[in-house]
Amino acid sequence: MPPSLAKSDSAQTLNASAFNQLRSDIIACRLMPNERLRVEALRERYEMGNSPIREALMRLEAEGLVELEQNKGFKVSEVSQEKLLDLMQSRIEIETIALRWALEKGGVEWEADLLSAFHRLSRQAKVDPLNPRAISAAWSKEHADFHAALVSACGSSTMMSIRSRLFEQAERYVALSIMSTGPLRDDVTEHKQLMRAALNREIDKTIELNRIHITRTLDKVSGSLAAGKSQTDLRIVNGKTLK
Amino acid sequence: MPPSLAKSDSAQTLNASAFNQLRSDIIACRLMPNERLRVEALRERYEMGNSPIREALMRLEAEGLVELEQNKGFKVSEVSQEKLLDLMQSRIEIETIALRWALEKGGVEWEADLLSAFHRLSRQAKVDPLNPRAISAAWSKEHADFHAALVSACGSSTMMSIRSRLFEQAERYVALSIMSTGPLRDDVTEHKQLMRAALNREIDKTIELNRIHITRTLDKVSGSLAAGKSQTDLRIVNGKTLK
DNA sequence: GTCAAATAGATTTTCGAAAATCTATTTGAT
DNA sequence: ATCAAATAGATTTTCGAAAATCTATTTGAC
Repeated sequence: MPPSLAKSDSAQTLNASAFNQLRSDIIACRLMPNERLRVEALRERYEMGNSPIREALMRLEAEGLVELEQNKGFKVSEVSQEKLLDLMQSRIEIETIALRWALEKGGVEWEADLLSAFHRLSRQAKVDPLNPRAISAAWSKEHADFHAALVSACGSSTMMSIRSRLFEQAERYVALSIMSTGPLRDDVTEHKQLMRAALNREIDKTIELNRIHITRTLDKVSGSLAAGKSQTDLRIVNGKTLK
Repeated sequence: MPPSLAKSDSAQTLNASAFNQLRSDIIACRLMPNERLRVEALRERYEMGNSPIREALMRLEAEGLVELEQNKGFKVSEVSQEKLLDLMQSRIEIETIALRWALEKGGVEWEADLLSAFHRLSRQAKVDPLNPRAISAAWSKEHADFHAALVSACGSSTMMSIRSRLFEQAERYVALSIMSTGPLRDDVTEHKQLMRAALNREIDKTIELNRIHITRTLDKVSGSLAAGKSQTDLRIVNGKTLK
């Protein structure tokens, strides 16, 4: 085998492919909140049969990105001010714990990973050059990686998987917000402060900065969610009327 | 329709049925940790076709009770000392937050529900009369309900669902422990103290009692897990060799 | 006209078999 | 005897269609 291709086997199961695409489409709000997910439509969209799609939807249902009503099918999970607030408050608590553990346990390896993640994030453009009303996929990845790196030394796979699930949920709200207002916030400085405090093992400061970071996102997203609601009513999007 | 039957419609989807049975069988360790879950075998066990079973397994995989390896099928999630410790430490942190919120927000309704849940728990026999090496299903339900009632006023569906997912995971370890030692612990008093402190809004005391409650379970379960491991090697159970 | 029952179309759910993949064993060259 | 390629059986994954369920509309009795 050519060494350049190495392990890029792409031998992904159709089910895994459906799962990844669906998750990505939902988080980026290419599939809008509350939008019905008809198996037939998804079959065409992703070019595969029934089974892998239904199986992927079931996994996403367990993760909370999709809702299932017996014999009535699937839809993208609803969003609301109340859910957003609950989500962000929970995120703060979870990340607070994970951060405390990580700052206590993190070694040189962790420090290096964090620096590396920050560097990659800071060099990545946030805006998608093609579509200014969306965040660049590359930036999203680096951003997620950075926040994962912050807590990666916490030593608890349980807390880490909970954290990343809540982070994903939040990303969906951010995407929604971007769609209505465009990406304004430049948060390189914010992330840098967060990293500095973490590397200095200033536990309380790091936790507080993280709380502020999340709260600021909450405020911004919450505002545009409220505005968007009254303007266009979220149930009408992409020219289609949903449920 | 006969009024006595009323809404007991039992019109459950096969998929939901598979999900409930599988989850219950896994938590009670009727399907042992690490045991391979062949679709063919489960099809006979639950008397249904491929699809509902695979869909249920996918949901359980997202919940962490089942593990999936691409093109190699499903198995019941592994257990280990490390995972147990991580799980219980995380549980303590999550429940601490949920308890704090619940004690701050809980009203009369919550107090009444908690009292009611405790009463039902205290009147339910823990041991299954038929099989003394297993906990009675009825007791398990009341026990789960009691702990859910404690935090039910926390106001965060996110934290509540995280909490109950971790609780379920822990139940599996408890079941494993019971199988090797038999149910000894009488924890009515423990639960009563917990409830009293909660109703008195003694936040710190409640949190501390809860920590002790979980830690005690951890110690017991951890001990018998270590013992069982050296005695019988967990991979051989029910006369079948797994893996 | 009003309301419940009947009907038709759309959608979800389930099945059984075909296709793809994996695992263990055998084969055959060195 | 050793090792890689070939083979066969078991298992997972996927498909396409049948069955069950839901939704909206029509029908018909009062």
